[in-house]
Amino acid sequence: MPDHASFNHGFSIMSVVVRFAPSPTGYLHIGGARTALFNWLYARHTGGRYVLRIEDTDRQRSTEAAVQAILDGLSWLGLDADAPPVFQFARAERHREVAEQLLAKGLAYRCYETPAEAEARRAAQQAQKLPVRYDGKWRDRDPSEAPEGVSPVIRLRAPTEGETVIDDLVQGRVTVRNDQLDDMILLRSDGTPTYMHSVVVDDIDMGITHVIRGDDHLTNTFRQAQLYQAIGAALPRFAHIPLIHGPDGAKLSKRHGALAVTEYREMGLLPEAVRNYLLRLGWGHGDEEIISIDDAIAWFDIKDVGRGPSRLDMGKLENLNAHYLRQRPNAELLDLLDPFLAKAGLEADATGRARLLAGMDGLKQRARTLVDLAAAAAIYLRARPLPLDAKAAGLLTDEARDRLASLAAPLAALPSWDEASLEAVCREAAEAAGIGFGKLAQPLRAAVTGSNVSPGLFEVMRVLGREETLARLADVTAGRNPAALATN
RNA sequence: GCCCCCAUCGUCUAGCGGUUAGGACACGGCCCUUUCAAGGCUGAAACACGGGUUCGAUUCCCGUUGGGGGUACCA
Repeated sequence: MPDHASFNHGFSIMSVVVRFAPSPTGYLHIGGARTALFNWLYARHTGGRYVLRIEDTDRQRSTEAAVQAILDGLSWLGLDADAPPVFQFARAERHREVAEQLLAKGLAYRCYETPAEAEARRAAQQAQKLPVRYDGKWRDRDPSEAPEGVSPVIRLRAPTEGETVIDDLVQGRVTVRNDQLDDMILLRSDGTPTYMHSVVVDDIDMGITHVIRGDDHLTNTFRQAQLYQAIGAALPRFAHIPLIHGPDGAKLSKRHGALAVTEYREMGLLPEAVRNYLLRLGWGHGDEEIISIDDAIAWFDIKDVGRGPSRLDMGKLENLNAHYLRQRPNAELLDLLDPFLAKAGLEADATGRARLLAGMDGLKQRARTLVDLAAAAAIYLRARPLPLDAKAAGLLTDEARDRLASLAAPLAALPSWDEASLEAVCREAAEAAGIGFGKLAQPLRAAVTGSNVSPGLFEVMRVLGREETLARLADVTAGRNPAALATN
Protein backbone atom coordinates (compact mmCIF):
# COMPACT_ATOMS: atom_id res chain seq x y z
CA MET A 1 0.00 0.00 0.00
CA PRO A 2 1.20 3.52 -0.61
CA ASP A 3 2.48 5.26 2.46
CA HIS A 4 0.86 8.47 1.38
CA ALA A 5 -2.90 8.76 1.19
CA SER A 6 -3.66 12.36 1.91
CA PHE A 7 -6.91 12.41 -0.02
CA ASN A 8 -8.42 9.35 1.47
CA HIS A 9 -9.90 11.03 4.51
CA GLY A 10 -11.06 7.98 6.34
CA PHE A 11 -13.64 6.90 3.83
CA SER A 12 -14.50 3.26 3.94
CA ILE A 13 -12.82 1.33 1.17
CA MET A 14 -16.23 0.07 0.19
CA SER A 15 -17.48 3.56 -0.55
CA VAL A 16 -17.31 4.59 -4.21
CA VAL A 17 -14.97 7.41 -5.18
CA VAL A 18 -14.91 8.50 -8.81
CA ARG A 19 -13.24 11.34 -10.61
CA PHE A 20 -13.51 13.24 -13.83
CA ALA A 21 -10.03 14.16 -15.01
CA PRO A 22 -10.01 16.55 -17.95
CA SER A 23 -6.85 18.14 -19.22
CA PRO A 24 -7.14 21.91 -19.59
CA THR A 25 -5.64 22.05 -23.05
CA GLY A 26 -8.94 23.04 -24.63
CA TYR A 27 -12.60 23.49 -23.95
CA LEU A 28 -14.83 20.87 -22.38
CA HIS A 29 -16.43 19.11 -25.32
CA ILE A 30 -19.51 16.98 -25.46
CA GLY A 31 -17.64 13.71 -24.98
CA GLY A 32 -15.92 14.95 -21.86
CA ALA A 33 -19.21 16.25 -20.58
CA ARG A 34 -20.73 12.81 -20.93
CA THR A 35 -17.81 11.18 -19.13
CA ALA A 36 -18.30 13.69 -16.32
CA LEU A 37 -22.03 12.96 -16.27
CA PHE A 38 -21.52 9.20 -16.02
CA ASN A 39 -19.04 9.62 -13.19
CA TRP A 40 -21.31 12.03 -11.38
CA LEU A 41 -24.33 9.77 -11.79
CA TYR A 42 -22.45 6.75 -10.61
CA ALA A 43 -21.34 8.56 -7.48
CA ARG A 44 -24.86 9.79 -6.79
CA HIS A 45 -26.32 6.38 -7.51
CA THR A 46 -24.00 4.61 -5.13
CA GLY A 47 -23.89 7.33 -2.49
CA GLY A 48 -20.21 7.79 -3.21
CA ARG A 49 -18.06 10.82 -3.95
CA TYR A 50 -17.35 12.55 -7.22
CA VAL A 51 -14.28 14.73 -7.54
CA LEU A 52 -12.66 16.73 -10.26
CA ARG A 53 -8.99 16.51 -11.12
CA ILE A 54 -7.46 18.94 -13.55
CA GLU A 55 -4.68 17.14 -15.41
CA ASP A 56 -2.42 20.05 -16.13
CA THR A 57 0.94 18.32 -16.27
CA ASP A 58 1.40 19.43 -19.86
CA ARG A 59 2.67 22.88 -18.98
CA GLN A 60 2.98 23.95 -22.60
CA ARG A 61 -0.64 23.44 -23.54
CA SER A 62 -2.54 23.91 -20.30
CA THR A 63 -4.21 27.27 -19.84
CA GLU A 64 -6.09 29.04 -17.10
CA ALA A 65 -8.82 29.94 -19.60
CA ALA A 66 -9.36 26.27 -20.37
CA VAL A 67 -9.63 25.46 -16.67
CA GLN A 68 -12.29 28.14 -16.35
CA ALA A 69 -14.14 26.90 -19.43
CA ILE A 70 -14.24 23.38 -18.01
CA LEU A 71 -15.49 24.60 -14.65
CA ASP A 72 -18.14 26.75 -16.34
CA GLY A 73 -19.30 23.91 -18.54
CA LEU A 74 -19.61 21.48 -15.67
CA SER A 75 -21.43 23.93 -13.48
CA TRP A 76 -23.84 24.80 -16.30
CA LEU A 77 -24.66 21.11 -16.58
CA GLY A 78 -25.17 20.95 -12.84
CA LEU A 79 -22.40 18.42 -12.28
CA ASP A 80 -21.11 19.71 -8.98
CA ALA A 81 -18.14 17.98 -7.41
CA ASP A 82 -17.97 16.88 -3.80
CA ALA A 83 -14.61 18.53 -3.16
CA PRO A 84 -12.53 21.37 -4.57
CA PRO A 85 -10.70 20.38 -7.75
CA VAL A 86 -7.29 18.75 -7.47
CA PHE A 87 -4.64 20.27 -9.72
CA GLN A 88 -2.36 17.53 -10.82
CA PHE A 89 0.72 19.61 -11.46
CA ALA A 90 0.70 20.75 -7.84
CA ARG A 91 1.40 17.14 -6.95
CA ALA A 92 4.46 16.76 -9.15
CA GLU A 93 6.72 16.43 -6.12
CA ARG A 94 4.71 13.46 -4.92
CA HIS A 95 4.87 11.86 -8.35
CA ARG A 96 8.63 12.28 -8.35
CA GLU A 97 8.81 10.75 -4.90
CA VAL A 98 6.97 7.61 -6.00
CA ALA A 99 9.22 7.28 -9.03
CA GLU A 100 12.29 7.59 -6.83
CA GLN A 101 10.95 4.89 -4.54
CA LEU A 102 10.46 2.57 -7.47
CA LEU A 103 13.97 3.39 -8.62
CA ALA A 104 15.35 2.57 -5.20
CA LYS A 105 13.55 -0.75 -5.21
CA GLY A 106 14.84 -1.60 -8.67
CA LEU A 107 11.31 -1.52 -10.07
CA ALA A 108 12.27 1.36 -12.31
CA TYR A 109 15.49 2.42 -14.01
CA ARG A 110 17.20 5.36 -15.63
CA CYS A 111 17.16 5.39 -19.41
CA TYR A 112 19.63 7.55 -21.27
CA GLU A 113 18.12 7.23 -24.70
CA THR A 114 17.81 10.77 -26.05
CA PRO A 115 14.70 11.98 -27.88
CA ALA A 116 16.72 11.99 -31.09
CA GLU A 117 17.79 8.40 -30.56
CA ALA A 118 14.24 7.40 -29.77
CA GLU A 119 13.03 8.94 -32.97
CA ALA A 120 15.70 7.15 -34.99
CA ARG A 121 14.84 3.87 -33.25
CA ARG A 122 11.16 4.24 -34.09
CA ALA A 123 11.93 5.07 -37.70
CA ALA A 124 14.10 1.99 -38.00
CA GLN A 125 11.46 -0.22 -36.39
CA GLN A 126 8.84 1.15 -38.69
CA ALA A 127 11.04 0.60 -41.76
CA GLN A 128 11.62 -3.02 -40.78
CA LYS A 129 7.90 -3.41 -40.04
CA LEU A 130 8.70 -4.26 -36.48
CA PRO A 131 6.50 -3.27 -33.57
CA VAL A 132 7.36 0.25 -32.50
CA ARG A 133 8.32 0.17 -28.86
CA TYR A 134 11.21 0.82 -26.55
CA ASP A 135 13.85 -1.88 -26.92
CA GLY A 136 14.94 -1.94 -23.28
CA LYS A 137 18.49 -0.91 -24.07
CA TRP A 138 19.07 0.70 -20.67
CA ARG A 139 16.99 -1.74 -18.71
CA ASP A 140 19.89 -3.80 -17.50
CA ARG A 141 22.88 -1.62 -18.22
CA ASP A 142 25.18 -0.64 -15.44
CA PRO A 143 24.77 2.99 -14.29
CA SER A 144 28.47 3.47 -14.89
CA GLU A 145 27.78 3.30 -18.63
CA ALA A 146 25.67 6.44 -18.44
CA PRO A 147 26.79 8.95 -21.05
CA GLU A 148 28.01 12.38 -20.02
CA GLY A 149 25.61 15.28 -20.15
CA VAL A 150 22.43 13.32 -20.83
CA SER A 151 19.65 13.66 -18.28
CA PRO A 152 17.87 10.34 -18.12
CA VAL A 153 14.18 9.58 -18.05
CA ILE A 154 12.92 7.09 -15.52
CA ARG A 155 11.20 4.05 -16.95
CA LEU A 156 9.18 1.37 -15.26
CA ARG A 157 10.84 -2.04 -15.26
CA ALA A 158 7.74 -3.81 -16.53
CA PRO A 159 7.33 -7.57 -16.68
CA THR A 160 8.35 -9.07 -20.02
CA GLU A 161 6.57 -12.36 -19.66
CA GLY A 162 3.05 -13.35 -18.82
CA GLU A 163 0.08 -11.17 -19.49
CA THR A 164 -1.83 -8.26 -18.03
CA VAL A 165 -5.56 -8.61 -17.57
CA ILE A 166 -8.15 -5.91 -17.05
CA ASP A 167 -11.66 -6.81 -15.96
CA ASP A 168 -13.39 -3.83 -17.43
CA LEU A 169 -16.89 -3.08 -16.22
CA VAL A 170 -17.97 -2.11 -19.73
CA GLN A 171 -15.65 -3.93 -22.10
CA GLY A 172 -15.35 -7.16 -20.14
CA ARG A 173 -12.13 -9.09 -19.64
CA VAL A 174 -9.35 -7.70 -21.79
CA THR A 175 -5.96 -9.37 -21.97
CA VAL A 176 -2.67 -8.39 -23.50
CA ARG A 177 0.66 -10.18 -23.51
CA ASN A 178 3.32 -8.33 -21.56
CA ASP A 179 5.80 -8.65 -24.41
CA GLN A 180 3.51 -6.33 -26.35
CA LEU A 181 4.11 -3.60 -23.83
CA ASP A 182 7.31 -1.65 -23.35
CA ASP A 183 8.76 0.12 -20.35
CA MET A 184 6.83 3.33 -20.02
CA ILE A 185 8.34 6.60 -18.96
CA LEU A 186 7.44 7.72 -15.47
CA LEU A 187 9.56 10.85 -15.22
CA ARG A 188 10.71 12.93 -18.14
CA SER A 189 14.33 13.94 -18.39
CA ASP A 190 13.43 17.29 -16.82
CA GLY A 191 12.05 15.44 -13.82
CA THR A 192 8.38 16.14 -14.52
CA PRO A 193 5.96 13.23 -14.36
CA THR A 194 4.20 11.87 -17.41
CA TYR A 195 0.45 11.55 -17.58
CA MET A 196 0.61 7.77 -17.26
CA HIS A 197 2.51 8.05 -14.02
CA SER A 198 0.54 10.92 -12.48
CA VAL A 199 -2.86 9.35 -13.09
CA VAL A 200 -1.88 6.20 -11.34
CA VAL A 201 -0.28 7.92 -8.37
CA ASP A 202 -3.17 10.35 -8.02
CA ASP A 203 -5.85 7.72 -8.41
CA ILE A 204 -4.17 5.71 -5.68
CA ASP A 205 -3.67 8.69 -3.37
CA MET A 206 -7.18 9.97 -3.92
CA GLY A 207 -8.62 6.57 -3.13
CA ILE A 208 -10.35 6.31 -6.49
CA THR A 209 -12.34 3.08 -6.57
CA HIS A 210 -13.82 3.32 -10.07
CA VAL A 211 -12.12 4.82 -13.07
CA ILE A 212 -14.81 5.73 -15.59
CA ARG A 213 -13.30 7.28 -18.71
CA GLY A 214 -13.31 7.24 -22.50
CA ASP A 215 -12.20 4.01 -24.12
CA ASP A 216 -9.34 5.82 -25.81
CA HIS A 217 -7.65 5.00 -22.51
CA LEU A 218 -8.34 1.28 -22.63
CA THR A 219 -5.00 0.19 -24.03
CA ASN A 220 -3.15 2.59 -21.75
CA THR A 221 -4.72 0.79 -18.86
CA PHE A 222 -2.46 -2.24 -19.29
CA ARG A 223 0.63 -0.20 -18.64
CA GLN A 224 -1.07 1.58 -15.79
CA ALA A 225 -1.96 -1.79 -14.28
CA GLN A 226 1.70 -2.71 -14.33
CA LEU A 227 2.48 0.46 -12.46
CA TYR A 228 -0.15 -0.28 -9.82
CA GLN A 229 1.49 -3.64 -9.41
CA ALA A 230 4.94 -2.13 -9.01
CA ILE A 231 3.67 0.35 -6.44
CA GLY A 232 1.90 -2.48 -4.68
CA ALA A 233 -1.53 -0.88 -4.82
CA ALA A 234 -4.80 -2.60 -5.55
CA LEU A 235 -6.30 -1.91 -8.97
CA PRO A 236 -9.45 0.19 -9.06
CA ARG A 237 -12.37 -1.02 -11.15
CA PHE A 238 -12.17 0.31 -14.70
CA ALA A 239 -15.07 1.25 -16.94
CA HIS A 240 -14.09 2.37 -20.42
CA ILE A 241 -17.02 3.99 -22.14
CA PRO A 242 -17.12 4.21 -25.93
CA LEU A 243 -16.42 7.53 -27.54
CA ILE A 244 -18.93 9.79 -29.19
CA HIS A 245 -18.41 10.23 -32.92
CA GLY A 246 -19.57 12.94 -35.26
CA PRO A 247 -22.73 12.54 -37.37
CA ASP A 248 -20.58 11.00 -40.14
CA GLY A 249 -19.11 8.37 -37.85
CA ALA A 250 -15.68 9.92 -37.91
CA LYS A 251 -13.99 11.14 -34.80
CA LEU A 252 -15.67 14.14 -33.29
CA SER A 253 -13.97 17.25 -34.54
CA LYS A 254 -14.50 20.97 -34.41
CA ARG A 255 -16.05 20.80 -37.85
CA HIS A 256 -19.05 18.89 -36.62
CA GLY A 257 -20.28 19.08 -33.12
CA ALA A 258 -17.21 18.83 -30.95
CA LEU A 259 -18.20 22.13 -29.57
CA ALA A 260 -17.54 23.42 -26.13
CA VAL A 261 -20.52 22.79 -23.92
CA THR A 262 -20.69 26.55 -23.49
CA GLU A 263 -21.41 26.72 -27.22
CA TYR A 264 -24.36 24.42 -26.76
CA ARG A 265 -25.62 26.96 -24.28
CA GLU A 266 -25.21 29.67 -26.88
CA MET A 267 -27.19 27.59 -29.34
CA GLY A 268 -30.11 28.05 -27.01
CA LEU A 269 -30.07 24.59 -25.48
CA LEU A 270 -31.08 23.92 -21.91
CA PRO A 271 -28.70 22.08 -19.57
CA GLU A 272 -31.35 19.54 -18.59
CA ALA A 273 -31.88 18.72 -22.27
CA VAL A 274 -28.17 18.29 -22.95
CA ARG A 275 -27.87 16.15 -19.85
CA ASN A 276 -30.81 13.94 -20.85
CA TYR A 277 -29.44 13.60 -24.37
CA LEU A 278 -25.96 12.71 -23.19
CA LEU A 279 -27.36 10.19 -20.75
CA ARG A 280 -29.05 8.34 -23.60
CA LEU A 281 -25.86 8.20 -25.62
CA GLY A 282 -24.37 4.87 -24.70
CA TRP A 283 -26.83 4.11 -21.95
CA GLY A 284 -30.46 3.09 -21.93
CA HIS A 285 -33.15 2.03 -19.53
CA GLY A 286 -35.82 0.11 -21.43
CA ASP A 287 -37.94 2.43 -23.53
CA GLU A 288 -37.34 5.50 -21.37
CA GLU A 289 -36.44 8.64 -23.29
CA ILE A 290 -37.38 11.60 -21.11
CA ILE A 291 -35.51 10.97 -17.90
CA SER A 292 -35.51 13.25 -14.89
CA ILE A 293 -32.30 13.72 -12.99
CA ASP A 294 -33.74 11.82 -10.05
CA ASP A 295 -34.68 8.86 -12.20
CA ALA A 296 -31.27 9.01 -13.84
CA ILE A 297 -29.61 8.76 -10.44
CA ALA A 298 -31.90 5.92 -9.42
CA TRP A 299 -31.43 3.98 -12.65
CA PHE A 300 -27.88 4.64 -13.77
CA ASP A 301 -25.48 1.77 -13.56
CA ILE A 302 -22.23 1.11 -15.35
CA LYS A 303 -23.33 -2.36 -16.33
CA ASP A 304 -25.96 -0.84 -18.59
CA VAL A 305 -23.47 1.21 -20.58
CA GLY A 306 -23.18 -0.04 -24.16
CA ARG A 307 -19.94 -1.10 -25.81
CA GLY A 308 -20.44 0.47 -29.21
CA PRO A 309 -19.61 4.06 -30.07
CA SER A 310 -22.44 6.46 -30.76
CA ARG A 311 -22.94 9.41 -33.03
CA LEU A 312 -24.03 12.89 -32.24
CA ASP A 313 -27.53 13.69 -33.52
CA MET A 314 -28.38 17.36 -33.14
CA GLY A 315 -31.94 16.73 -34.29
CA LYS A 316 -32.66 14.49 -31.36
CA LEU A 317 -30.95 16.86 -28.98
CA GLU A 318 -33.15 19.71 -30.22
CA ASN A 319 -36.26 17.57 -29.93
CA LEU A 320 -35.41 16.91 -26.30
CA ASN A 321 -34.69 20.59 -25.86
CA ALA A 322 -38.11 21.51 -27.21
CA HIS A 323 -39.62 19.22 -24.64
CA TYR A 324 -37.75 20.77 -21.74
CA LEU A 325 -38.43 24.25 -23.06
CA ARG A 326 -42.18 23.64 -22.84
CA GLN A 327 -41.63 22.29 -19.36
CA ARG A 328 -40.00 25.46 -18.04
CA PRO A 329 -42.04 28.07 -16.17
CA ASN A 330 -42.65 31.18 -18.28
CA ALA A 331 -40.86 33.53 -15.91
CA GLU A 332 -37.70 31.41 -16.07
CA LEU A 333 -37.81 31.38 -19.82
CA LEU A 334 -38.14 35.13 -19.88
CA ASP A 335 -34.91 35.43 -17.89
CA LEU A 336 -33.12 32.86 -19.99
CA LEU A 337 -34.25 34.69 -23.10
CA ASP A 338 -32.55 37.99 -22.38
CA PRO A 339 -29.18 37.36 -24.01
CA PHE A 340 -30.87 35.73 -26.98
CA LEU A 341 -33.17 38.70 -27.50
CA ALA A 342 -30.18 40.98 -27.53
CA LYS A 343 -28.48 38.79 -30.10
CA ALA A 344 -31.62 38.88 -32.23
CA GLY A 345 -31.52 42.67 -32.10
CA LEU A 346 -34.64 42.86 -29.96
CA GLU A 347 -35.26 44.83 -26.83
CA ALA A 348 -37.87 44.13 -24.21
CA ASP A 349 -39.06 47.11 -22.21
CA ALA A 350 -41.63 46.75 -19.43
CA THR A 351 -44.48 46.46 -21.94
CA GLY A 352 -42.52 43.98 -23.98
CA ARG A 353 -41.70 41.83 -20.99
CA ALA A 354 -45.31 41.81 -19.88
CA ARG A 355 -46.38 40.72 -23.35
CA LEU A 356 -43.74 38.00 -23.48
CA LEU A 357 -44.83 36.65 -20.15
CA ALA A 358 -48.47 36.66 -21.24
CA GLY A 359 -47.67 35.14 -24.61
CA MET A 360 -45.04 32.66 -23.50
CA ASP A 361 -47.38 29.68 -23.50
CA GLY A 362 -47.97 30.07 -27.20
CA LEU A 363 -44.38 30.92 -28.00
CA LYS A 364 -42.65 28.11 -26.14
CA GLN A 365 -44.96 25.54 -27.65
CA ARG A 366 -43.40 26.29 -31.02
CA ALA A 367 -39.71 26.72 -30.25
CA ARG A 368 -36.99 24.11 -30.25
CA THR A 369 -34.29 26.37 -28.83
CA LEU A 370 -33.99 29.68 -27.03
CA VAL A 371 -32.75 31.09 -30.33
CA ASP A 372 -36.06 30.08 -31.95
CA LEU A 373 -37.93 31.47 -29.01
CA ALA A 374 -36.17 34.83 -29.24
CA ALA A 375 -36.92 35.06 -32.95
CA ALA A 376 -40.58 34.24 -32.39
CA ALA A 377 -40.76 36.82 -29.63
CA ALA A 378 -40.34 39.54 -32.25
CA ILE A 379 -44.09 39.71 -32.80
CA TYR A 380 -44.46 41.13 -29.31
CA LEU A 381 -41.45 43.43 -29.37
CA ARG A 382 -41.16 45.08 -32.75
CA ALA A 383 -42.22 48.70 -32.98
CA ARG A 384 -45.03 49.72 -35.33
CA PRO A 385 -45.46 49.87 -38.16
CA LEU A 386 -44.52 46.19 -38.31
CA PRO A 387 -42.32 45.01 -41.15
CA LEU A 388 -44.17 42.48 -43.31
CA ASP A 389 -42.39 39.42 -44.56
CA ALA A 390 -43.01 38.25 -48.11
CA LYS A 391 -45.65 35.68 -47.20
CA ALA A 392 -47.53 38.19 -45.06
CA ALA A 393 -47.41 40.81 -47.78
CA GLY A 394 -48.79 38.26 -50.21
CA LEU A 395 -51.71 37.54 -47.91
CA LEU A 396 -52.62 41.22 -47.68
CA THR A 397 -54.36 41.70 -51.01
CA ASP A 398 -56.52 44.78 -51.58
CA GLU A 399 -59.57 42.66 -50.91
CA ALA A 400 -58.10 41.35 -47.67
CA ARG A 401 -57.20 44.85 -46.55
CA ASP A 402 -60.76 45.99 -47.13
CA ARG A 403 -62.08 43.19 -44.98
CA LEU A 404 -59.62 44.01 -42.24
CA ALA A 405 -60.62 47.64 -42.42
CA SER A 406 -64.22 46.71 -41.83
CA LEU A 407 -63.17 44.56 -38.90
CA ALA A 408 -61.84 47.55 -37.00
CA ALA A 409 -65.20 48.88 -35.83
CA PRO A 410 -66.56 45.64 -34.36
CA LEU A 411 -63.23 45.01 -32.65
CA ALA A 412 -63.20 48.47 -31.21
CA ALA A 413 -66.71 47.97 -29.92
CA LEU A 414 -66.04 44.60 -28.33
CA PRO A 415 -67.16 44.70 -24.69
CA SER A 416 -64.55 42.24 -23.53
CA TRP A 417 -61.12 41.76 -25.13
CA ASP A 418 -60.82 38.06 -24.55
CA GLU A 419 -59.99 35.22 -26.89
CA ALA A 420 -63.49 33.79 -27.10
CA SER A 421 -65.03 37.16 -27.94
CA LEU A 422 -62.33 37.91 -30.50
CA GLU A 423 -62.89 34.60 -32.19
CA ALA A 424 -66.67 35.09 -32.20
CA VAL A 425 -66.37 38.48 -33.88
CA CYS A 426 -64.02 37.18 -36.53
CA ARG A 427 -66.12 34.11 -37.28
CA GLU A 428 -69.18 36.30 -37.69
CA ALA A 429 -67.32 38.62 -40.02
CA ALA A 430 -66.12 35.70 -42.15
CA GLU A 431 -69.59 34.28 -42.33
CA ALA A 432 -71.09 37.64 -43.23
CA ALA A 433 -68.54 38.00 -46.00
CA GLY A 434 -69.37 34.50 -47.18
CA ILE A 435 -65.78 33.33 -46.95
CA GLY A 436 -64.05 30.55 -45.07
CA PHE A 437 -62.65 31.47 -41.70
CA GLY A 438 -59.12 30.93 -42.84
CA LYS A 439 -59.55 33.49 -45.61
CA LEU A 440 -60.04 36.09 -42.94
CA ALA A 441 -57.76 34.71 -40.26
CA GLN A 442 -54.61 34.51 -42.35
CA PRO A 443 -54.65 38.13 -43.53
CA LEU A 444 -55.51 39.16 -39.99
CA ARG A 445 -52.54 37.19 -38.71
CA ALA A 446 -50.35 38.84 -41.30
CA ALA A 447 -51.52 42.28 -40.23
CA VAL A 448 -51.16 41.61 -36.52
CA THR A 449 -47.85 39.74 -36.59
CA GLY A 450 -46.21 40.65 -39.88
CA SER A 451 -45.91 36.95 -40.65
CA ASN A 452 -47.95 34.01 -41.89
CA VAL A 453 -46.84 31.89 -38.95
CA SER A 454 -47.50 32.66 -35.33
CA PRO A 455 -49.03 31.41 -32.11
CA GLY A 456 -52.81 31.24 -31.97
CA LEU A 457 -54.17 34.41 -33.55
CA PHE A 458 -56.56 35.31 -30.75
CA GLU A 459 -53.93 34.63 -28.14
CA VAL A 460 -51.66 37.10 -29.90
CA MET A 461 -54.42 39.70 -30.11
CA ARG A 462 -55.29 39.21 -26.46
CA VAL A 463 -51.65 39.63 -25.44
CA LEU A 464 -51.15 42.72 -27.58
CA GLY A 465 -54.29 44.34 -26.24
CA ARG A 466 -56.98 46.27 -28.05
CA GLU A 467 -55.03 49.44 -28.65
CA GLU A 468 -51.96 47.83 -30.17
CA THR A 469 -54.00 45.40 -32.22
CA LEU A 470 -56.15 48.12 -33.74
CA ALA A 471 -53.09 50.27 -34.39
CA ARG A 472 -51.43 47.40 -36.24
CA LEU A 473 -54.59 46.89 -38.29
CA ALA A 474 -54.73 50.58 -39.09
CA ASP A 475 -51.09 50.47 -40.23
CA VAL A 476 -51.95 47.78 -42.72
CA THR A 477 -55.11 49.33 -44.09
CA ALA A 478 -53.20 52.58 -44.53
CA GLY A 479 -50.31 50.76 -46.21
CA ARG A 480 -47.70 52.02 -43.76
CA ASN A 481 -45.73 48.78 -43.24
CA PRO A 482 -42.23 48.38 -44.62
CA ALA A 483 -41.10 45.11 -46.16
CA ALA A 484 -39.12 42.86 -43.84
CA LEU A 485 -35.61 42.02 -44.85
CA ALA A 486 -35.57 38.57 -46.32
CA THR A 487 -33.88 36.43 -43.75
CA ASN A 488 -33.99 33.04 -45.32
C1' G B 1 3.24 -2.62 -39.26
C1' C B 2 1.93 -4.40 -34.18
C1' C B 3 -1.68 -4.52 -30.07
C1' C B 4 -6.65 -3.64 -28.12
C1' C B 5 -11.92 -2.59 -28.57
C1' C B 6 -16.57 -2.33 -31.21
C1' A B 7 -20.85 -3.89 -34.83
C1' U B 8 -29.73 -4.27 -34.16
C1' C B 9 -33.84 0.57 -38.61
C1' G B 10 -30.45 6.81 -41.50
C1' U B 11 -29.42 8.10 -35.94
C1' C B 12 -29.92 6.88 -30.38
C1' U B 13 -31.29 2.38 -28.36
C1' A B 14 -34.48 -2.28 -26.06
C1' G B 15 -33.36 -7.32 -26.53
C1' C B 16 -29.77 -10.88 -22.71
C1' G B 17 -31.34 -19.15 -27.17
C1' G B 18 -37.63 -19.74 -29.18
C1' U B 19 -40.31 -12.10 -29.97
C1' U B 20 -45.17 -10.38 -35.60
C1' A B 21 -37.22 -7.89 -33.38
C1' G B 22 -39.96 -3.05 -29.22
C1' G B 23 -39.37 2.39 -28.33
C1' A B 24 -37.41 7.41 -29.56
C1' C B 25 -35.47 11.18 -33.20
C1' A B 26 -35.69 12.16 -38.30
C1' C B 27 -38.90 10.95 -42.76
C1' G B 28 -44.10 9.91 -45.40
C1' G B 29 -49.59 9.68 -44.79
C1' C B 30 -54.12 10.67 -42.07
C1' C B 31 -56.76 13.17 -38.03
C1' C B 32 -57.17 17.72 -35.22
C1' U B 33 -57.01 22.83 -36.98
C1' U B 34 -57.10 30.18 -37.97
C1' U B 35 -51.09 29.37 -39.72
C1' C B 36 -47.08 26.92 -37.47
C1' A B 37 -46.14 23.87 -33.65
C1' A B 38 -47.87 20.38 -30.07
C1' G B 39 -50.92 16.02 -29.78
C1' G B 40 -53.35 11.35 -31.70
C1' C B 41 -53.37 7.41 -35.35
C1' U B 42 -50.49 5.28 -39.11
C1' G B 43 -46.52 3.90 -42.91
C1' A B 44 -41.64 2.83 -44.57
C1' A B 45 -37.08 1.44 -42.13
C1' A B 46 -32.39 -2.93 -38.82
C1' C B 47 -30.00 -7.93 -36.57
C1' A B 48 -22.69 -6.35 -41.70
C1' C B 49 -20.93 -11.22 -44.00
C1' G B 50 -19.24 -16.45 -43.63
C1' G B 51 -18.56 -20.61 -40.72
C1' G B 52 -19.54 -23.35 -36.36
C1' U B 53 -22.28 -24.86 -31.23
C1' U B 54 -27.49 -26.03 -30.61
C1' C B 55 -33.73 -29.11 -31.78
C1' G B 56 -33.41 -23.74 -32.47
C1' A B 57 -29.45 -18.33 -33.13
C1' U B 58 -29.99 -11.09 -33.29
C1' U B 59 -28.42 -13.45 -28.74
C1' C B 60 -22.75 -18.15 -27.54
C1' C B 61 -17.72 -19.32 -30.25
C1' C B 62 -14.27 -18.52 -34.54
C1' G B 63 -13.03 -15.98 -38.89
C1' U B 64 -13.93 -11.93 -42.72
C1' U B 65 -15.23 -7.08 -43.65
C1' G B 66 -16.02 -2.37 -41.80
C1' G B 67 -15.33 1.34 -37.91
C1' G B 68 -12.62 3.18 -33.62
C1' G B 69 -8.53 3.50 -30.19
C1' G B 70 -3.45 2.82 -28.69
C1' U B 71 1.48 2.29 -30.15
C1' A B 72 4.78 10.18 -27.46
C1' C B 73 10.02 12.67 -22.71
C1' C B 74 0.55 14.69 -25.11
C1' A B 75 -3.37 13.91 -21.96
